[in-house]
Amino acid sequence: MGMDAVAHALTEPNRREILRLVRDDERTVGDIASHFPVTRPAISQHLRVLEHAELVTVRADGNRRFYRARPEGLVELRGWMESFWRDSLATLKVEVERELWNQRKERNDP
Amino acid sequence: MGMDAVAHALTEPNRREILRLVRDDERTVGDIASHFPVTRPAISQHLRVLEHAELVTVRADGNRRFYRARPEGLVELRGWMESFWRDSLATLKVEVERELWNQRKERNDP
DNA sequence: AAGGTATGTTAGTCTTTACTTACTAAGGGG
DNA sequence: CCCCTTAGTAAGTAAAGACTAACATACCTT
Repeated sequence: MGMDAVAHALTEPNRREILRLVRDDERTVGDIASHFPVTRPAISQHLRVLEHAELVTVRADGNRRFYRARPEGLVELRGWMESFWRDSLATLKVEVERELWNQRKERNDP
Repeated sequence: MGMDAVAHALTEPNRREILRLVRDDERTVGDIASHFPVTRPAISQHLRVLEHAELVTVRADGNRRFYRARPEGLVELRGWMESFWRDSLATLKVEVERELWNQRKERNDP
């Protein structure tokens, strides 16, 4: 818990990639590991770090353990970052609105 | 440049504190170092890392060098983070608007 | 020019971290 | 009950990182 843990967890490129992998679907450790050139124990250790930073959750099912991203874990870091734009929040708002617009456009949603 | 450099730079607690220090005012190296329990060369090295990640800018004036935060350097990381909320961007928009509202209220700005 | 001030750089130490191999534990299926 | 699968843990290693002390450089003042 805490921003130190989160920032530390995001340092490692493989850990960021793991997060991306389990962003939309939950995945087993073996499944995750199959996407990387390192051994499964290494992935297990990365998952420990991500778990400790509360960036992932686990669901045990019999033999396997399913990991899934926990986006709320990024809230604190996001808050810290946004304090850098505190005086230009209007800009952020504009950007978000443009992003929303782009998405609507992508899926032809009027 | 690049998110790797940014994420790496933000790992170190002292570096995050340095960033906060030079967020609003530019400061000399000695000034910055005086806020930390480590030696000035250590700070110099941290500043090198922050500079390389393009999170600070420098302005030389005679003898001294003034450092200042460069918030745009966080854009890429922020973008990466926000991809985790891509499906709930409307929520972010609402939060930003509430934040803007709170600020207006604080300074009695109708 | 001389000496002080502000900063960057180098070399070396100590710690942390990412990784591997080997082992352990627990569940599921014959 | 045995064995295979899935995952976590331990020990050891090599590389990266943060730090200090010592030195180098550039500017500024007198």
